[in-house]
Amino acid sequence: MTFSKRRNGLLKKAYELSVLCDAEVALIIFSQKGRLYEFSSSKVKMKATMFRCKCLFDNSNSTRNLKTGCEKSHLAFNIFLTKAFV
Amino acid sequence: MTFSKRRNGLLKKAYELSVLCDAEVALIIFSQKGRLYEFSSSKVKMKATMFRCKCLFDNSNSTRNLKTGCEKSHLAFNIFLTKAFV
DNA sequence: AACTATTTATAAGA
DNA sequence: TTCTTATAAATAGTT
Repeated sequence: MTFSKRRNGLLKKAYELSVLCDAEVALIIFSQKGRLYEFSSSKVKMKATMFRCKCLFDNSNSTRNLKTGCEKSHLAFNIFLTKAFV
Repeated sequence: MTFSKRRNGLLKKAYELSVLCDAEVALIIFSQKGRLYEFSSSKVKMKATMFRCKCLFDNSNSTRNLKTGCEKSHLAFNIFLTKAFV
């Protein structure tokens, strides 16, 4: 029960930060059982972005490289580009 | 100051969830000024993953598609693959 | 930065 | 599971 309480608390805090401070927030949580929970601020439009990127990868030749060296259950984290790479 | 307090609180909560509940957590925050703050649980190794993905994209033909349709300042969120796409 | 009054989150128990 | 409650922690306002 500790997990679900803390998970909900964290998601709420992420929401509050995005709204009260006009920040962009993306939060991904995997439980021990591998279940995925996520939050993203509205600006970020994570779902739409995910879909766009799915299409990108579906049409790219990177599939094999992308999938090697990655734990399957952690694939959500496998691609992360930050401002450092802009 | 509200932002920095809440931001630090959120980062702390993310850390606590990952440690106390053995969850995998990735958290990215952009301030209004566009500054990036992040946390990821040790399992996730976000930095290493980011670098791996940088190399992947540096060597791929996806650059143009990747960069179009994305706000430059939000590039951290532009690639997100989740379990749904495994 | 530090203090503090208040609110909120949480763990333990019913 | 949900609800209660005592305790701990986070936060806003202030200095």
